Amino acid sequence: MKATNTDHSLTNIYYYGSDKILVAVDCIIFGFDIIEEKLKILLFKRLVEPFAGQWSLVGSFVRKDEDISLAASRILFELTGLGEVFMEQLRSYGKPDRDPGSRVISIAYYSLIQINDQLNNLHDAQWFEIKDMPKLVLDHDEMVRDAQEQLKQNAIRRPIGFNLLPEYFTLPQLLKVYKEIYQKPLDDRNFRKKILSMDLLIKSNEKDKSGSKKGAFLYKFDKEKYQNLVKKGFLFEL
Amino acid sequence: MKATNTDHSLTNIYYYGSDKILVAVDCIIFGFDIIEEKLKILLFKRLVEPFAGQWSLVGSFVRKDEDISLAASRILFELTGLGEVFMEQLRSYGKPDRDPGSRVISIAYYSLIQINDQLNNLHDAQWFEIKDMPKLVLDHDEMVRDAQEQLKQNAIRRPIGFNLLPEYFTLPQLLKVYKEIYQKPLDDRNFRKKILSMDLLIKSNEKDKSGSKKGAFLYKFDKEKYQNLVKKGFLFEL
DNA sequence: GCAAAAGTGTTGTCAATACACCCATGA
DNA sequence: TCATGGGTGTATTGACAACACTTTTGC
Repeated sequence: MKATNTDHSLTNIYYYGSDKILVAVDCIIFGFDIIEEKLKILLFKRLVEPFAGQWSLVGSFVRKDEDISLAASRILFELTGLGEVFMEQLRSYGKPDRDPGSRVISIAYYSLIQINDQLNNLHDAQWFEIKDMPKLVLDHDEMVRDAQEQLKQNAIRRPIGFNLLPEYFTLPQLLKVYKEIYQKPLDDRNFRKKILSMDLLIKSNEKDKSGSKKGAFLYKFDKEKYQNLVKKGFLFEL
Repeated sequence: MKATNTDHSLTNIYYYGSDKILVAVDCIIFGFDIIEEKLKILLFKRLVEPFAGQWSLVGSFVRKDEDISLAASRILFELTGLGEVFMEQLRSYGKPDRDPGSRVISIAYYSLIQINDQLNNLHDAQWFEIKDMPKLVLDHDEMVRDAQEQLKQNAIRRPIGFNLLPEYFTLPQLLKVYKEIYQKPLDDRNFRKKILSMDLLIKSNEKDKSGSKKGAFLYKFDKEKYQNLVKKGFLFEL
């Protein structure tokens, strides 16, 4: 079907007669503090009015020709210097008055990073335990709640907890990650059985002795094997 | 912390110096055809270039001061005349070149409606079985795939299949709905056990004899009870 | 009386849970 | 030698899957 002139003018009305809106991307950045064994969130102090100086998620406007997921990556990179990190779209927030500064639709992403990576601490960023979080600007508290819920849900279906740990990690560490994500106690024997039965961990001969005298064996997540299983449509239940 | 003039000018730069973008809402409308016992999707012929005349999801631009979820409801209402329907955000699509007509970020919603409600058939709308769907414009095929997946996932965790049926429905009908959602056979005895054990169905004394000579009892979903359970944080697994 | 769909129970299997002790080591 | 966290096995339970026959009634 070929376009006619009439169609084109319709198109013009359709596209150019419609309202353009500021679109932001905000990131909920989760990290696992290996020392304190706590799941934390990275917050920073908002630079602009309204609410300058108050705690906020990191965010930025989407640029005219920028992919939204790339915008999210850009923000994360600017703040942390990290390139390849686990990041997924949460959902969009679009109440007309959610930002008193202007009408802004925000697309939230959450990401899982290793906390001890050094931050480009340009922005007065700081890690908070979720229960100790200050009140955030705009609807960012809601975003955090939603992200936490999403993280729980997704951690059941896919092995994503690894993203919060360094390449090599111990099973006790991984157990603690999952305890923090689910916010409930987990039996260590059952956890080991389940996680090892997935057959996605590569055991090394090294031990990490930082946590105990005996030392715990270091494991590595088998990304390739995982990708292959995903390709075959395999379903996980953690 | 009080705003200073400097802050305000920063704000101005921040908000007004940023790119505004067209934001659309697109709806994946699922319906269950009780006669054919098939899950279907409502499509319509696109009115504007590019791709005028080709099959498309229903959508519209979000207006300057419009809540995005209200935009979604508005679109659904304009097309179907239906007010209170089940509708949830799927996710946003934001590749810079996803719409050759202009840079448009689209927020997708999916909804579940009863198919036999009369449509305001302004738009050349038509129901399609998912497997018989024509190729859709832009990235709408991807949206439909994602919505189907989301529907499957959500139907496991929450009793939403009811939204595809009239207020009173029979268990054989509900079974067929779930078979269609999951795209796999379900054992009717096990299904009955599970669904009745949730204790969320109110049995009436009426029978629907349209499907058989014997007739099947009509049930009604107990919305109040369900709302109460949700409030108490109860978790479902269907 | 028969065709066609509705309705009903039992059994086996597997996965999740609960639970307690020995091991290795550094201090 | 002892305190600390790491590592292991088994019994029980409950949920899900598999499976076949009787009932009702319009034609």
